[in-house]
Amino acid sequence: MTQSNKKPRSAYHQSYEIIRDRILNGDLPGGTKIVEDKLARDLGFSRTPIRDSLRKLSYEGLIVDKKVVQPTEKDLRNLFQVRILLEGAAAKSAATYLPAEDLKSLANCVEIGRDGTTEDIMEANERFHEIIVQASGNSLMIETIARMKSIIYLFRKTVVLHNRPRLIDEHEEIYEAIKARDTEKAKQLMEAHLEEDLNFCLHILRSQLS
Amino acid sequence: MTQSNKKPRSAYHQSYEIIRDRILNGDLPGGTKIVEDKLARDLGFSRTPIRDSLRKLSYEGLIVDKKVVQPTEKDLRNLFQVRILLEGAAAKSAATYLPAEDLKSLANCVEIGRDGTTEDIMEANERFHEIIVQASGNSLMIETIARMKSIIYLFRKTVVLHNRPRLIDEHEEIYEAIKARDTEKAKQLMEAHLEEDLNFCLHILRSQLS
DNA sequence: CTCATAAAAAGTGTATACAAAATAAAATAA
DNA sequence: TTATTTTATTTTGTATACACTTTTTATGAG
Repeated sequence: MTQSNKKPRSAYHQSYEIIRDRILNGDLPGGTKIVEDKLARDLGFSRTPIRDSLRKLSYEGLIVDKKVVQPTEKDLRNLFQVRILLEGAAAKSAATYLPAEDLKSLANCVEIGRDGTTEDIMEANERFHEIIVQASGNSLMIETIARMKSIIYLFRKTVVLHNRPRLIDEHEEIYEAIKARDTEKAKQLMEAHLEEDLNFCLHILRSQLS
Repeated sequence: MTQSNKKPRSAYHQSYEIIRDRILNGDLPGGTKIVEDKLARDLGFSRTPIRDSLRKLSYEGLIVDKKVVQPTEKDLRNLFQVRILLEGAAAKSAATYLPAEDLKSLANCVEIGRDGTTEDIMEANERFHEIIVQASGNSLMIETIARMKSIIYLFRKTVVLHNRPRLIDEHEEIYEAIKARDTEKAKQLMEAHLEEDLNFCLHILRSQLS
């Protein structure tokens, strides 16, 4: 999630990334009250760029009512319903046509999924979905999913850290369907894959709440 | 689109609505360069709330690169692809269960569509879709579509002003399917309905560009 | 003690100032 | 002229101040 920044970026971009990462890695746990002034002094910026960051984080759903979000089971279901619709369609597009280079990248993601470190696996899995979403060629769809990225990350972490079985197998099956240009199968496999992710997350979530 | 405000709202809300409406009614035509200071002096606010408004408008896609958006044919297709996926699913949900009250509202929208003024028709058609989207019970989906609302409005205007044939008939068919609890039919009709909207918009758009 | 009210503190919205960055205009060389 | 560099102008990003709102804490009545 953390991206390497070449140039020194604006206070807004910096603070956005810092706050986002603090939320994502649990440094700012769900429910934490967010106050502009406190963050500003903490990060050494003025309130102005902090405010901008918080607004963006609110759009992404990471901050709700000036508190760090605590996704509920319902939120999880909602997220996956939308993902299934959009990424299912994206998988279909990808199967219609995907440049050889991207196809190779997909294969590479599967490979890393089999023998990479935990961190590499997480990154590869994210990239796997990213490539397929991009293949939709629909900038609105791409942006809509990008907006959900942070929340997805929260759950992807769960899935990988708890080592969901068959995750990489499913990626491979999707890859094969795309490679074989079987649009309907690619779509169905992607939908089933996300459904499995959802069920796994629900399972973990429930066992954590008990 | 314009909503009646009971209380005097914040400068941010006011300016957001003013600027948005200026874009939507063509007062600020596509391609217009947006300058914070100019708008601030124009509306009598400081730059701060104006900046907030512009950021929100950018999120909604009404402002791109500090210029008023000029949706392309590709944008139109992208928008409708996403709408078809999301609103198709919403229609299915609505057919699964819709409170009697909402069902009645849908019928009322159809009725207004048949014998209302142009403005009433536009509002009723918007409400028709709104009710169905709400019926999805998925707040993320609701919000995602809300975010596209302004751009949708731009096109809905086209559809109604140019009096697309069968528009209200299609609404009625969707309403009947929902009433009959035929989930698959409701979904298919909604998809077909939006497809028709898209084709009509494309037609108008092309004839305008020539 | 519980509820209501008042006082205090904290937090946010907005205006404004200024420096840095981006853009436009002007001057100069080819 | 066209291309290129310099200078001027505009525009944006950020910091800061202050008034207004909301929240918290304290105070008093029942």
